[in-house]
Amino acid sequence: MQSKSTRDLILDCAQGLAQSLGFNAFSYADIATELGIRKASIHYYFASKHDLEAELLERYRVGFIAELNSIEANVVGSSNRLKHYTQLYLNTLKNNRICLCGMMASDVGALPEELTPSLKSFFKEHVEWLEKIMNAGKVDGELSFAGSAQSQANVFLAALQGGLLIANAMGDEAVFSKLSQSIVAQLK
Amino acid sequence: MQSKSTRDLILDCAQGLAQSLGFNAFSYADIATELGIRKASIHYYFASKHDLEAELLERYRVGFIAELNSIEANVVGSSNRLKHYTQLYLNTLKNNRICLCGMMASDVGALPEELTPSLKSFFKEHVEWLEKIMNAGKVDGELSFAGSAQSQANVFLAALQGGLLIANAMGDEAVFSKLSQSIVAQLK
DNA sequence: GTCTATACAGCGATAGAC
DNA sequence: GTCTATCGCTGTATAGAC
Repeated sequence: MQSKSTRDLILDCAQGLAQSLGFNAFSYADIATELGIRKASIHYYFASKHDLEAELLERYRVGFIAELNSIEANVVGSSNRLKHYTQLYLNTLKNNRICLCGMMASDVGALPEELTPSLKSFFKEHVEWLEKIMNAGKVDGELSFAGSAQSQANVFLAALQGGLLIANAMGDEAVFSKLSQSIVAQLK
Repeated sequence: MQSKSTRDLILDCAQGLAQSLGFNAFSYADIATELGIRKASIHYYFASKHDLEAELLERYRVGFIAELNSIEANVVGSSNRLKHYTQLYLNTLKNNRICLCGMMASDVGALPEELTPSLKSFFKEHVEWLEKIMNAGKVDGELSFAGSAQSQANVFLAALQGGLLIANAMGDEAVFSKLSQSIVAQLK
């Protein structure tokens, strides 16, 4: 397997920093140090930090859609699919990171305006995907809940994003595990 | 009524900036400009930014406890108390702000370590308060839910924090209103 | 208690050699 | 494509006049 391009290494590194520190709390110098390159080399690939942020967001959003498709392709049952969805969040928490888009949402007031459409799309896509799963589960009787699938999807997403935030702050992975078990269990 | 001290004006201004931009995205210069004073005057009250942040967090945490006590003193019924709790969040959203501690939680990786105990306390206190309300509601039959009051309290808090984050990013207050109605309704 | 002035480090960004 | 060198700006923080 071919080793990663400098460009991808920069993106991976920047994403990690953004998810653990926030968008305004890491610098080109941090990336350069971690990768053992110079700041100017980063500017060669990403002229401005806005460019880097934009690509980071878009890559994350598209990558997540691929994960959602993968769950639908490989996991059977609405409840199992929801569990796998929560697992994606748990994996980021294990690296002491929160969702990149949760982080961007918290920084939205200090974010370049060009990024907000993509950020909104992220949340919209996730709610729609969750809504689809919820509806299917309700139809085949595997899931049961009051209210609309849409409102359930919104609550589900919000609880996971908030849970990730809080569990990370508490430094307690179990907080998130228990929470995600609870919200899935309540839908049965 | 006596007008506010410079110190309080600084705290109010800094809190607003912190809640809308994040802790690492506002400066002494921003505060100075907004208040029409000089940066050095802020340093007179808060020698370092860490000092300012620490006091901001503690003031917010203690102030919120007062709000919780006020709800218990003035609002009758578990369901109504929970609704009032969600209303506190909605009020911050109306100013395009999120919870100060939600913001700090997102920035926890870039936060001075001395602040994390107080931040953890905030979430712990809120879960405990919510748990108390949930339990009382279950006992008197006003609320009904599966699982423990503690896990319900955790889900409730996470959903509100996450909902606040997402609604603010979406620029759509209704997202939060609907969400908070859903989670309260599900407990009946 | 508030100001002017300034120090110093770090930031994003660019020019140009190799 | 990566480097060295450097610019201009902004950040936090301090010294000292008033």
